Amino acid sequence: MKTTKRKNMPPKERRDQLLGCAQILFFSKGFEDTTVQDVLDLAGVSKGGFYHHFKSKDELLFGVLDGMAEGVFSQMDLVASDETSSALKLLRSFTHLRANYLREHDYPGQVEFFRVMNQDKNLVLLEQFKRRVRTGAMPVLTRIIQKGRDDGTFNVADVDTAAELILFLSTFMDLALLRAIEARGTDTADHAARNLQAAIDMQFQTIDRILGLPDGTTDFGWPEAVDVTMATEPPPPPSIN
Amino acid sequence: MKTTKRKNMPPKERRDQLLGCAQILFFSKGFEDTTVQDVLDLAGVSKGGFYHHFKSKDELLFGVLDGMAEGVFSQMDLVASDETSSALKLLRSFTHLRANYLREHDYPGQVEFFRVMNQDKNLVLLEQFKRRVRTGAMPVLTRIIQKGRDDGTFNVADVDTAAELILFLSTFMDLALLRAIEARGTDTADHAARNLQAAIDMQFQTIDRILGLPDGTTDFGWPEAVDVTMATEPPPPPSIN
DNA sequence: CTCTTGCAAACCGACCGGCGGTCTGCAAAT
DNA sequence: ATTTGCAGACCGCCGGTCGGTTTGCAAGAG
Repeated sequence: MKTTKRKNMPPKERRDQLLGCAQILFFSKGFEDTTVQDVLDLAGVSKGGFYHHFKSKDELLFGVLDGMAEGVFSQMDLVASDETSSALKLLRSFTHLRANYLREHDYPGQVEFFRVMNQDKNLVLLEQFKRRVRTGAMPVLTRIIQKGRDDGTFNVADVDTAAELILFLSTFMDLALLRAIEARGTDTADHAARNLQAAIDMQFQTIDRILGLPDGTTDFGWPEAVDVTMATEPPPPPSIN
Repeated sequence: MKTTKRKNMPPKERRDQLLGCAQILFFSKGFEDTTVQDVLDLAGVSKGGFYHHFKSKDELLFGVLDGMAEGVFSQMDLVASDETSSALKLLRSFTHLRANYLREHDYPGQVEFFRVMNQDKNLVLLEQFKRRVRTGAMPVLTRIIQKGRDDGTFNVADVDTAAELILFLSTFMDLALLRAIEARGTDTADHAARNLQAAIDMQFQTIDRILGLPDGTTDFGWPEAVDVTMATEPPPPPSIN
């Protein structure tokens, strides 16, 4: 009889533990390449134990996604519930949300997270995450634009469409960001850095123009972003695992 | 001994046949849910036969993708090789490419194709396809914008970034298009149709503004697009397969 | 207060069907 | 005779199931 030792845990705790292990593995190996068994091994739990808490591997994915979205939305609620500020102030708070979050939460770690999430194998993960952020942010931004149009600050034909377009745009710089991150330490780093700055500038200039605002009204809210990004550590050379 | 009848074919023909069967299945069931065996059954060929022509299931996907991209790029080459027209004329040709293609190639069929491609299960397929189109279109659009900036027609800070942003934008209306397509025949159809028109208008207005052109310079090139779209046949009710 | 006793929740791990992919061998074509 | 196209048994692995076991805890007995 060689039954391994067993340690019961309250459901919430187990769930969180499994989600944590899954997140680590999903980020490093991608969702498709991560086996349920991988998660089990890392968490030290059995198949039966796992399927007692999760009804499928997909539920794991959604759980991880929810956890990621939580951090993003917690900041957004503050903007959403602000009833006093002007539309312009709210808009700037909104466009600064991401920069603030990045700056205050271990930026190098987030860069690496972003890099891994953008690998082909994590396409599903990334796209689902983007969708959640869009869905969650839509009502907040709509409200801001509506308010600005009502008081004449913004000049825009259709509030919902404008909000959707701006949210759509809000990931444009990510393309350049990804290239810049991957160019760190190579001889194309400077070029990529300039392109990143251009992409950031153009993204916010475009937001201004969509709303009929003078150029320079909105911005990323983090002037040193490019420099800080290029200064983060490139990942170690790929090992043969 | 019950060996089934065999019918040898030249490699090119078999490949195309398998690709055709794969496309049908990928579109209807999605890539992940389509088994290699499904393709074999539909084509009437064996595992060995299949793997004689394709080294993996992924190669099938890329093959299908290449076939799809071919049609798109054939049109683009005409614009790319036009040396005489003005930058503005070229830009309008470029923005009209998609509408022209849609109008001239069985639009209802393409609507259904678009609808299926946007289902969750086809996320990988869609994203890879978008990437290919972007990559192929980038040099063409860059050249147009460069020309327009050189002769003073366009007012833009960074040519590459502008081209990338416009290509990025060129799928914005797809969000509204998808919702409109899925609203056909329901009581929200009118609302969705208006939103689609708003999205189209805003997309091209934004392109104008990015390039410093007066509103209305670029357009989709197909005024009746929304009406025609809403008039296409909704899909039959889902069967239990 | 301690000690059974009962039981639901937590957990184990062998097992299953089906997947993508390999391999040996044969038949058709040249 | 040699090469090319193909058949189908086979393999390892994956996600998911299932019958049984262990654990924690609360209620009743002494």
